Amino acid sequence: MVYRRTQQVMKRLAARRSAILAAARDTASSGGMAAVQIAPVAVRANVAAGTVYRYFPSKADLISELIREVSRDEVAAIRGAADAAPGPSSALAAAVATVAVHMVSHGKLAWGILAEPVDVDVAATRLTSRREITGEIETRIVAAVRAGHLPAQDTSLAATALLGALHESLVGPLAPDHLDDPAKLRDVVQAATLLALRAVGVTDARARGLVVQAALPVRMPAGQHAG
Amino acid sequence: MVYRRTQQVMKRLAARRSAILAAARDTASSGGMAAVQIAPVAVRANVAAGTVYRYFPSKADLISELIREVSRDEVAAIRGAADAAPGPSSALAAAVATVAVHMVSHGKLAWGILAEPVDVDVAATRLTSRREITGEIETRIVAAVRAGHLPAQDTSLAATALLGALHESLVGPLAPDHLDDPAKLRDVVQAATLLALRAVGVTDARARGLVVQAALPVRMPAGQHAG
DNA sequence: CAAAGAACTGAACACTCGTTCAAACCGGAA
DNA sequence: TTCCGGTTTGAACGAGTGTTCAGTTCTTTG
Repeated sequence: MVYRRTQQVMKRLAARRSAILAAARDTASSGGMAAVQIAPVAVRANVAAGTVYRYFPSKADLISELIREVSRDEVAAIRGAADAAPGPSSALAAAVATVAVHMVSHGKLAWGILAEPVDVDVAATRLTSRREITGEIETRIVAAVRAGHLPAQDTSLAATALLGALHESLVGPLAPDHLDDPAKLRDVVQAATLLALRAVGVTDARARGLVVQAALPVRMPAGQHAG
Repeated sequence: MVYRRTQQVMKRLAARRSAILAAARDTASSGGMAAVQIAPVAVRANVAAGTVYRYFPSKADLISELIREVSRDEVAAIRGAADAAPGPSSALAAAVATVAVHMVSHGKLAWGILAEPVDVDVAATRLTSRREITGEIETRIVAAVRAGHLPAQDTSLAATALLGALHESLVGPLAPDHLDDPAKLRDVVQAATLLALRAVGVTDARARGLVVQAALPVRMPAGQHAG
């Protein structure tokens, strides 16, 4: 044997893998999942189409990994926001506001990860990701119910519905689209969050307070995309 | 001129056109929009693939018409239910419950009409249909707000969010799937409707009453599919 | 019944991707 | 420098599907 992967080569391989994933992510961000085709992604990653297949066995695997990656970031963000909140209700508000902010700032990507139809092979991965995200929300709803801040309810259905409400109103085809203006953006996020909190039984006055608390400290996107 | 379409022929042509649309609808009902392909639809309509093109200029046109048709039925159902209600709040509850019932009973079709990605040429039609449906809901929200039953709010965003919440919790991939049991089905519809009403600011106690009122008189699917 | 034109058929075409693979290329070892 | 095998390339392949069209069948009229 006359050949061994040197440190430098391994580094280059890892970088290339990341580049492909990043290219896929960028593509999904701007054009949705349907735009994530091997050829464009390869071009974006400065690689030939065939090369993609040395890093991912199939397109389905590439997309599955992309979904896992984005979903992992999302869950971490929700946890971070919720765990920093002072009480169960604030935690729920923070969780919901976090999801809302991420959705408006990552529009197409959020839609692609959560809802846009994909190959059956990816459906399972996507389902897992969805469950993880709604699970985070459900956890906070359950805590708030336990604390007596919310009425007893089907928390699983509630968490799912919340995600749907945010999704539809913020990144769906009927979502307001002139969100360049940060003020407008914040208004929309707050309105959606308020609506979502009321849905699970937070009373109106209380909800307004929670929303303001939760939405204010949130920083815009920025990070989320390193590697 | 030696040939004229006789009455009988025109009838047959119209019937064939309906048959193709119905086949498309059935296909979408069982397999989603993605399953609506020319060849299978043609087979289902007892027609050759080429014949479809004598009735619809392209697949996009066929699907656009299908969406318009379903959407028209849906809007009519919402109007019927809402207009029969005694007051603004009941009307809103009836509208929401109607959408909920139709969604659970027409799962894949609802999803396909509302959300499943389609050709860009169809996107415009779909957008119109969505606007019509959310418009119906928004109208009832506005009425309830005017009547002082709901707090002032962004009614457009609210209507969109409601549709999203129902959609996600009732026909989305995380929706409960063992809805063969009518009792279970009614529970889910009621829970989702309750959630949606609370979201726009109906107070919990009042919402429960409205939901019961609205959900009970609703008859299952049955019709909806004639021609 | 014959002629003419409309409607229908279904195989062939065109186009879009995901995937493959033989040839070219490159980095490491001697 | 030379050899070797891992890596990359990109053209070619193949599967899936919307669309077309020459040939066939059906309907009407005289």
